[in-house]
Amino acid sequence: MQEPTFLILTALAAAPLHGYGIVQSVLGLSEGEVKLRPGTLYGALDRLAEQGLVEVEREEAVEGRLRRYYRLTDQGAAALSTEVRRLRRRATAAETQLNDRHGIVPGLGTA
Amino acid sequence: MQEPTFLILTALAAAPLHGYGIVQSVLGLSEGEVKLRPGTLYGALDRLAEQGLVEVEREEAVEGRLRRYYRLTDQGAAALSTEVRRLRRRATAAETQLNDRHGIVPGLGTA
DNA sequence: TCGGATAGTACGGTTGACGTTATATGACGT
DNA sequence: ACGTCATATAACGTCAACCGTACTATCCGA
Repeated sequence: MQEPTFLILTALAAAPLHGYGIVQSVLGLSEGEVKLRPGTLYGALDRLAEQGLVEVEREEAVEGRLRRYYRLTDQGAAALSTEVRRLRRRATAAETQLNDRHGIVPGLGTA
Repeated sequence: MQEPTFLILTALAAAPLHGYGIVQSVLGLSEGEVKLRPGTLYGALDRLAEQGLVEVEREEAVEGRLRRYYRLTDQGAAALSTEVRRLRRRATAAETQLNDRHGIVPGLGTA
């Protein structure tokens, strides 16, 4: 799972949002680092809906504009939790390896 | 940065390794989850070398077979550290959002 | 009136991972 | 002798996902 997808699921975890709301939420969650483009957002949303990780909660027409609200499914929440654990394991593994950097020089022992 | 790339950098963080050694290391680091295919591995290695995140340490000929050892550069170590911090922030953000799930029902207050 | 925020659709391009095949040698089993 | 597995790298083609941009449309503020 890539970052944009992960952040979209994260945004929907707390409450259902419509497309533009997701963009705002992700912007906040990523501390301004990730501003979703329409192509990324709606492409991911279609994909995630097909996979059953999100679903359309309702459609609203506000001032002639359509608002489609998406909700995280239980399956989506489970997938997100799994991904969180994976990220944590990866981060820990990398840190351990980095701590070995410039580590034990072979042949010099403790003399 | 995607998972295979991240794991390759992680594998090289502790010590230089050649291609096949990276495959074994990543297999261990990912608890058997990620088995790198040649296409993924050498493609990533070429890309990372171009970006200056890894470099060829030395080439060895063992029994007629070439062994090319790759080393993580300082720039590569920095990139990996940055990515570790990012993963940790993403994991924390997602967990916070998940904790709000089935959260406060609007309109019911504390009555 | 022009720009920016809101809201979604459509389309083409690029990147990076994926899968498979090819090449080559040594070890091991049958 | 032959097949298979492990080691080791190269070289394809394919696909998923993200990216950028343009388009449509409405409302608001400068």
